[in-house]
Amino acid sequence: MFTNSSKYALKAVLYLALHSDENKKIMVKDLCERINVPKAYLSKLLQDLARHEVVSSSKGPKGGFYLNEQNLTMSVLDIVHIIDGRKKTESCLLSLEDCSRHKPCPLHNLVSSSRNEMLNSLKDKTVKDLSLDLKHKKAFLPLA
Amino acid sequence: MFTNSSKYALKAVLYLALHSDENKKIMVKDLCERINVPKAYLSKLLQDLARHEVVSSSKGPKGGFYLNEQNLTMSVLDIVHIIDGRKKTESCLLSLEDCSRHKPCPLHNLVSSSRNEMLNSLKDKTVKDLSLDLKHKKAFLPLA
DNA sequence: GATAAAACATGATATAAGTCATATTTAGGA
DNA sequence: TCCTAAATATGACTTATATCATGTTTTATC
Repeated sequence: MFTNSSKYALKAVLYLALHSDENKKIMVKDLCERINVPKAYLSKLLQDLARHEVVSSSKGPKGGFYLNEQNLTMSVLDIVHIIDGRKKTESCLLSLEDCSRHKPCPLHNLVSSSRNEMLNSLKDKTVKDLSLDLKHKKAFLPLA
Repeated sequence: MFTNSSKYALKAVLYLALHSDENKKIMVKDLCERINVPKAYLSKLLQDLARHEVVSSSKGPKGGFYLNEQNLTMSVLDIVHIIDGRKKTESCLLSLEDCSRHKPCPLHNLVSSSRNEMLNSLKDKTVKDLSLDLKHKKAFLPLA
């Protein structure tokens, strides 16, 4: 469904949503252990996310990554799009150029409603929403 | 969503469903042009599909690939599982080992209903069903 | 049987995804 | 102002996916 990169990114963002803020920054070094993702790889992802304002960062001693209020408004789908690109979620299941509502491929009708429903859920759910679910124990994050 | 390999396989099977039978076999050489897939790559996929009884084949002159009645009963999901493996469709969105109904990850509740609906559609739809949709012009197959 | 036409099997290459390593820049604190 | 701790930038390496090429086996036809 998603690539490893997206999954790592989501895990990282969720961890930051729960455990960081402007006054409590988290270093890659620590984060990578908590969420079980290779350090150097996570660095790259976080930099990518920082460039796209999904996470905030500051350099130097006492530096690290954290989420501010604006960061919390990003949706799950935003993050996936940044890391994986839009193609996977936007193109037809068979990647047929000419597939559309008017001239649907055989899989189109079959899955379009459930698929759209799923993508809309991901588009509407913000990082903040997810972190509230976690705080209220409506969801869990076993980070292995 | 699916890999190229799966998409190619589905396109090939659908083409065979529409244009082949025991008395009208189709050679890779021809098939690859019709569905716009590299020949050598398609060969490999077809052999894999033949081994798993998704398609039928016969060697030698007048040989080629075709679908018999049994082949037509395969589901879309069967084919995807054969080519891509089961992991993609069966594991949690974040690939968390311990994610389950009882201890759902934050994305689990969010998408599980629509995701299951989608996967069930793919599981229940056979190649024969799809080919009937095409024959009745309920769907189209622009093979580019 | 000999020939040729097809699938089958295997392996080599290319490209993309994932991982690792190292040097550079920035900023806090002595 | 200098040192050190952090992110940042860049590039090399590895593994998996996708693609290509070549030889082997089977079988219909003459």
